[in-house]
Amino acid sequence: MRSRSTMRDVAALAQVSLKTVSRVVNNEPGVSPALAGQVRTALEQLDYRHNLAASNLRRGQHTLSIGVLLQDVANSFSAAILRAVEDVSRIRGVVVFAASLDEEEERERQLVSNLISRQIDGLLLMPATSDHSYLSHEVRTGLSVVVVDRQVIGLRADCVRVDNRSGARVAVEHLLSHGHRRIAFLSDLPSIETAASRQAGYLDALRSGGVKVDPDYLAVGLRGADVATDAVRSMLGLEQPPTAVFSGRNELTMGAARALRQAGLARSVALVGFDDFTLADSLEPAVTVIQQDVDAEGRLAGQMLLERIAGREGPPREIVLPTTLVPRGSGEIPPP
Amino acid sequence: MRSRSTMRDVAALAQVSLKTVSRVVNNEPGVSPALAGQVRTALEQLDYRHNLAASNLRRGQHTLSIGVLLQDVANSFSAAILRAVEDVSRIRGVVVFAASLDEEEERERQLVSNLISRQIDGLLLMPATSDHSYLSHEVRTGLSVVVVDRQVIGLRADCVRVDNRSGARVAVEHLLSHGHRRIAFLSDLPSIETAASRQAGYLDALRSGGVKVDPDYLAVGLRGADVATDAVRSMLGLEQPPTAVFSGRNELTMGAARALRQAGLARSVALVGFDDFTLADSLEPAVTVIQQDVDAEGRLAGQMLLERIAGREGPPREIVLPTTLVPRGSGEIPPP
DNA sequence: TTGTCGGCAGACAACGTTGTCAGGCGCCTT
DNA sequence: AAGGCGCCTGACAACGTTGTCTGCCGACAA
Repeated sequence: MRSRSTMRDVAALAQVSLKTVSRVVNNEPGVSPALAGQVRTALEQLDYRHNLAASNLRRGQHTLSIGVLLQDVANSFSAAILRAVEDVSRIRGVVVFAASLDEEEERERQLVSNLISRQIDGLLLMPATSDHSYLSHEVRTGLSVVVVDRQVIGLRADCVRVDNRSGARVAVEHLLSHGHRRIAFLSDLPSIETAASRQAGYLDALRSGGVKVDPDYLAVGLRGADVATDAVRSMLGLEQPPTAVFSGRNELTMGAARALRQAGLARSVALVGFDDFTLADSLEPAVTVIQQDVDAEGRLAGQMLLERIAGREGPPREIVLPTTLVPRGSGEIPPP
Repeated sequence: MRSRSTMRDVAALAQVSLKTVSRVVNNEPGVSPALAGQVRTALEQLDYRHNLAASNLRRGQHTLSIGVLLQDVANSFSAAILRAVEDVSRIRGVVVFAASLDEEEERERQLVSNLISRQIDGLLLMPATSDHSYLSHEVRTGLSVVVVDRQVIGLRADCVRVDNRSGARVAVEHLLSHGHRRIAFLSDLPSIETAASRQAGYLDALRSGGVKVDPDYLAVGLRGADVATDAVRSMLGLEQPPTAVFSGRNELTMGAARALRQAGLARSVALVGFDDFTLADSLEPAVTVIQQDVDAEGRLAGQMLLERIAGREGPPREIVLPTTLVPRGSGEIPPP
């Protein structure tokens, strides 16, 4: 296994100085065409590959790399964000370190630290932590940070997210307006800001609708579709089962839909989910959801990050995108 | 904005030599506890962050980073691979550059070149190119490469994939055995090895089943669900419409299912898809698919890559995973 | 002819880190 | 007391690159 050739090797072959090779590689002016040709031949002969690590070390400028830390790159929501960020980054030649946090605070800290060591220019974060002040030193020393999907806490950083609370309220009001009073709520870990806000929206709507909150209808801390299925199944066994379900995240909605179908109640118990998901419109009945423009969210977040890296100054910006209720059938089922 | 402090700064504050700081940071032996404590205090005071770029430059060892180039990180198949690779990588502290190729050869070449410049240790590739010999120089100079999902061509590299041809044959034979003779085939770009192999399997099955191939039932070059929907819709308008559809990729299957549903034929035209997808079991009727163990594929590929990076020698290994036909209803519909 | 100027090329140091080696100090042995 | 050994510590060079500066050469003007 040969080792990669360096500018020094190229210089030796082309019989020029190392610096001249550097000039040719970087398309700097001040090299006569003849010499440049000589150098280029040598570069090709030796299959020269530029070493960006060394270059960046010397230049001390941007590395054209960012970190994108998401909840789970295999989840369609995170994946869509990643893809959107990748697309805006590619245009400027920026590459992306991607990683999943699985809501583990410690993993977030370790990954951030690791990526900082690798001199990333920016960080796009869907945080697992609920306090982001640990990043303030990094921001002070030049790291650009944009938080996506969740609120920033304890840090002056840009943020792109949706109004989860009002989105959830709209969903539950939709069910109330169809006559439901026994509305279940499925939620992820309450430590997740998004989940907590959606729960707050659920409570808001019940309260202003004059409906008492029944803890039997509240299932929180659900971490996946299967658990959501179980939760709904057991609620359906209650003496007074819920007549409608509001589910706080796409995976939970799929789990809830399965539970209803298996119980033969898909057409009699209403269902509204937060987050759209593939094939939501193809189920029977099609699933009513609170939709957010994930692609726009990712693109905006990516753009804001790149702008910050490019040097934009100014106070942190918070972009709160709207959500849309998409009625498809499941959410318009009346109570019995 | 202050600049990050270096070992030199720490050394100055702790009144020791730079090298002693290096020893403490790297947990090397040979520093008295007293001095080490002094240094650690200084490290904390200055919020020292290790510079891996400089470290790697000097050490000339592994950078503990790999590139993962997939078709589209937002596609559930690619995303699942990415996630599996991430999981095996994280264990060894390896970080992942992720990117989407969208079947564009030029993008693959550029990304590879960019990542090589960043000194990645390995490359996990779902190639857009059909000739991978351009990588042989990189392999010779120390890059480990594993190709996933598709065959390797012109390069001595490891590979993890499924037997697409036989999987497709099984799917079509399944339809034949239920009595179908007019079986449509939906496929992606024929330049994609996977798509071509599946088409070959389709043709194999028809031939050995004694069924003549009808070009009207062949729709190739379909790049997304919508196009697949259109293709199926127009086939259903034929004088002799197909009685069954075999779809060559998950997105196309979703598109086909939609077309059948919209035409009111979901229960009368059979459908089998290659690749499983979320909610395939929740549609009406549930969709019969050729399933592959994507998670295993990603994990294996990642492990092989990390082993190569760790120095495993020997000839390239090719792992061909089996596929499974999962009958769910849509594929068992008989012809009229 | 001399002085100057522009274009080109190379020597050198530096980015932040680590491997190598040499030196100093205290302690033990003879 | 002299020698030797082990433990710490630091000076130095090097990884591959690039910014700065100096110097050379030929051409042109005075």
